[in-house]
Amino acid sequence: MSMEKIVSLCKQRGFLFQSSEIYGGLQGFWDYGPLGVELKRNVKEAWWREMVNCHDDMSTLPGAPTPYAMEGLDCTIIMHPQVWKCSGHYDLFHDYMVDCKETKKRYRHDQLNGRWVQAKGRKAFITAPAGDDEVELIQKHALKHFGLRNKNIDDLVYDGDVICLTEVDDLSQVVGPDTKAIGSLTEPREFNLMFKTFVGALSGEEGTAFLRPETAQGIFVNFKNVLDSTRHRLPLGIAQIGKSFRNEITPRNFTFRSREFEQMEIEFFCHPDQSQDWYTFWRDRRLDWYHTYGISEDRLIMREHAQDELAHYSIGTADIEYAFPFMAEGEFGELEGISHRGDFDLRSHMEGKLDENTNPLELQLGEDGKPKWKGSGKDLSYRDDLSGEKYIPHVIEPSAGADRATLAFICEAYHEDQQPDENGKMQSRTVMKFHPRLAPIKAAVFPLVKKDGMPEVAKKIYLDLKKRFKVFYDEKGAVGRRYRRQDETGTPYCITVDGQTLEDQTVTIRDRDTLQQQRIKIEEIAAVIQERLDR
RNA sequence: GCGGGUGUAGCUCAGUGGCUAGAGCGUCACGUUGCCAACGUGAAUGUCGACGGUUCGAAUCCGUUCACCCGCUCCA
Repeated sequence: MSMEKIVSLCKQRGFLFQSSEIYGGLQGFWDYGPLGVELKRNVKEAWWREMVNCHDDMSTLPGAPTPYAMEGLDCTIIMHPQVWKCSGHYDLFHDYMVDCKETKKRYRHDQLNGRWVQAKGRKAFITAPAGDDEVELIQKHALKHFGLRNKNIDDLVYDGDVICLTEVDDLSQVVGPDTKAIGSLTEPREFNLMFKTFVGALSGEEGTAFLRPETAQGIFVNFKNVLDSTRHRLPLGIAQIGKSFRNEITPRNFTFRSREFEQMEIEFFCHPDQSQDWYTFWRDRRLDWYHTYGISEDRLIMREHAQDELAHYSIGTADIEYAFPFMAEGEFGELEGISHRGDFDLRSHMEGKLDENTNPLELQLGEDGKPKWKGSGKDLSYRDDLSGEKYIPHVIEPSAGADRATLAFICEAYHEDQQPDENGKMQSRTVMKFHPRLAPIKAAVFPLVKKDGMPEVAKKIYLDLKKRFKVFYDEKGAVGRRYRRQDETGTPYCITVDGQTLEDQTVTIRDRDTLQQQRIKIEEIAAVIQERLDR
């Protein structure tokens, strides 16, 4: 399955366009066309419907420890700047990078260590990637730089201990980690992964704010509000769908890595003792969701992160990954991450930014020994009225990308098959086999021919159906051609008015995948479509 | 950010310094047909990615830039 064909169909049929295309496009930004917007709305609606509105909070779902409540939320894109300091995004997303002009490699400024070394009457700051073996690496590298052999190791005179590159002001005296040349590193440049903007008329540090890089934090800071206003007991899930922004260095692969994207996130708050079970529950439930909507099992994998990839407080993180056609054989791209976040987020917003490398979690301190980022000071713990127990809930976070899911459904739907034409000769057909609930258009209505009163009947059926479903009317050209056009947009059902309709008030309903036609009464059409969408 | 490739009609692409820039598919109209990409006739559609340069003359050569694809790099 080639990605080019899928991209081409998306453009041609109106699923996806490049943003600002007439001006040459903008890297990492994509627009949804008439069909794309319907598809994406359906993806989000399917998620919201199953996770939130149709959630059964009276029963214990398969694999769940207990029943639980679900609520929705819609927060602003711009939030108080302190939110991002306590969440860790501010520190994490403000990387300074240096480039090596010789090797074209890029390093994080704070992840290169080095030492001042003198030899042969010269002095240089020799660097190596920070790590356990940095002292040996620096020594080896220094020998190379000064053109010395191992036996002359005593000629190297160290001036001071290993320090971070950030403490060196003059980069012209620095030797990059993968080169012999001195002064090949550029000045550190800031890579702002969060989009910056200004609140208020004055543009200065005072009013600096950020476009959210994830929707999750809006849920954490509103946790208490939702709890207080709904009278729910834990466990409670809070869901949100919304835009997020990340200034990706290399947007690539169609909409897969975009700078503006939409997330579908749940923060699930539960008792710490049950968090392991809930983690397992959500991991399996979310995987099933993709299967329900037609992603085949062999193109979807669950990848559990290894223990050393996890933050210390986390029991587990699993990615649901899809074999996108633009990825190499055997490689997968992330659709959704399900992580156990412990009480890291709520406590950080209470006490101040915690250090994720500590266990148990401790407040991260600045150079002055005070908290690096102050929290809100508000009590975000939960008191169980029945048991009287008071605790800070643990959080399970299933975080899905709406655009990535939509792209996966597009890729999965794309099929080329062989179907007979009117002479019985096999012709190739492009068909988008969307799950009927996701399909942008649910049904098309055709008069078999544009005469004998058929268009009039068909138009009336069309207008009736339009009140309940996204439907499409077409009377132009041969009916076979109209069927094929609907196949290409993924319309699951075609309703055709023919000669017999005028006699007995029946039409045919054609199935996109089997091409089978069934004769049904006009008054039953809506019910038949609804029944097929529901099953 | 680096290296390589690409950019011409809605889509796929041809066109290597010289007439008004082409094909297939698609789109539209009319006629004919009447259940799975029919046929005939006719029509519309291009800042040749953008900017600048060389030239009597540039889609074509040169420079810059933007976007996409591939490989590095990066990736909460």
